[in-house]
Amino acid sequence: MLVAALRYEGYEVSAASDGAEGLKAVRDGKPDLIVLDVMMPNVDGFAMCKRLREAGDRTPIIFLTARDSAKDKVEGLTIGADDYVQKPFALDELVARVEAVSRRVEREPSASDVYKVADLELDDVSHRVSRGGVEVSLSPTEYNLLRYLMQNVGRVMSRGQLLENVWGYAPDDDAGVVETYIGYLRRKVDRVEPTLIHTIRGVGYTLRTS
Amino acid sequence: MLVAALRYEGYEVSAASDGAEGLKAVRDGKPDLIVLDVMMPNVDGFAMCKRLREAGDRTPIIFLTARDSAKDKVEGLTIGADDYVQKPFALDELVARVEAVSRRVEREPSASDVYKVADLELDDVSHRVSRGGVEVSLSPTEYNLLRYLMQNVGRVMSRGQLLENVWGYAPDDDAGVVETYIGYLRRKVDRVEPTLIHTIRGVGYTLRTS
DNA sequence: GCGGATTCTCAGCAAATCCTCAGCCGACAG
DNA sequence: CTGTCGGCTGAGGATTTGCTGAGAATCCGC
Repeated sequence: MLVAALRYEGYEVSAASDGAEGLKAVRDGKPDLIVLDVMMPNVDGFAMCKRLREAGDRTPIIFLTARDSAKDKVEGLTIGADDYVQKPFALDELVARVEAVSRRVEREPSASDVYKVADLELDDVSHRVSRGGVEVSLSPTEYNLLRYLMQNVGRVMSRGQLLENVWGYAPDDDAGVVETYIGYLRRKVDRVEPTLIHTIRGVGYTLRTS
Repeated sequence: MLVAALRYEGYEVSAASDGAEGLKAVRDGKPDLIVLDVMMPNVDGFAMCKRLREAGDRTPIIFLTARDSAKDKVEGLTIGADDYVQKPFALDELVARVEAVSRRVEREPSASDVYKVADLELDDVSHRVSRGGVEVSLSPTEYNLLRYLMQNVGRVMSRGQLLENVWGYAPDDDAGVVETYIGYLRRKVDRVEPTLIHTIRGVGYTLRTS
């Protein structure tokens, strides 16, 4: 019903039936806005929101909640939601909030979507990457990996974290993909001194200057 | 029940059934917050809290206590707890306190776990070690050993404890590994005066200033 | 469909790391 | 002073870890 209503309003909509599927859909679809039911099988709405925010995703989120205690409201907003609608709700109300949030977000200068480390730059809006002013072309996975590393400058990320947050895999079903892609990135983006991608043997990888 | 309730709230939860197990779980799992029952077999809640704080661990702790005397309350808070909940308690109340504490902690700048002893520094997030400002490169085992010693500054650690906590071996199947690695550390990190790693003959090793 | 781009697996290689061991040295007791 | 014992160190072999290239499978735009 929601999908139909929002489509009717002119939005492009895709739906997922639980939290896990939702996370995948967000990673793949890069929506402009997420409407999230708190109660979902697998990964509930709050958890999903938290996971997204921790992974550096800033897509606006509107919660649908049956509960109405102030506590839930507060929690929802503190973990990074933008608005919430209590069930049962009128379709009109949801649509209004969706519009309000998109308008607010659109107006904000989408600054801070550009990451810089030394002479390496990644602009998430124009989806461009350059090293020392020279533009570099990356495949989708290469791009996501680099962005995740840049969002966590100076922090050592384990293969498990990378698999989980960049690939959406379980943290332990590796088979050397991470190594391969780190290799790709190094060749495309890290051929000049000082090198930025560092291997921490036995632990993982980190992106930093010195 | 607690585990289920907190999971439902979106938290990632793991449980331990006594103090000893709890200590191990904290070391392995690096939780964002600990809920600690005062009355536990093996190592009670106060003791566990004390041990963690002495080891330099600053993870927020909420106590569950059946006792309600002012003394206990005071003791709990003075040894480094962040909050406490008296039994019997409503699940909602615990959840609220957990949320309150995490929110408070989250707002603080993510004080990355840095251990310092004299001019020796170890940053666990960036996985860097330096002595007198000069960065030093350590192998995984060297790093783990040094971190363990730094978490227990001033305390003498036996070979058995080191084997157990750094290597995960049985405390008695030594063959001189510890000596070898202490040697490595001394060469890499302790070449300058004043020396920090001291041998206590017949007992073990300790890391301290004097 | 077709063809190039992309993703992922895998095996060989090189290097770092781990651990054992034997010889040496110094502390300590008698 | 001397013997014994605990601890230190260097050498080296075994093992682990990470890097790379090649290639199969898959995706995607045309």
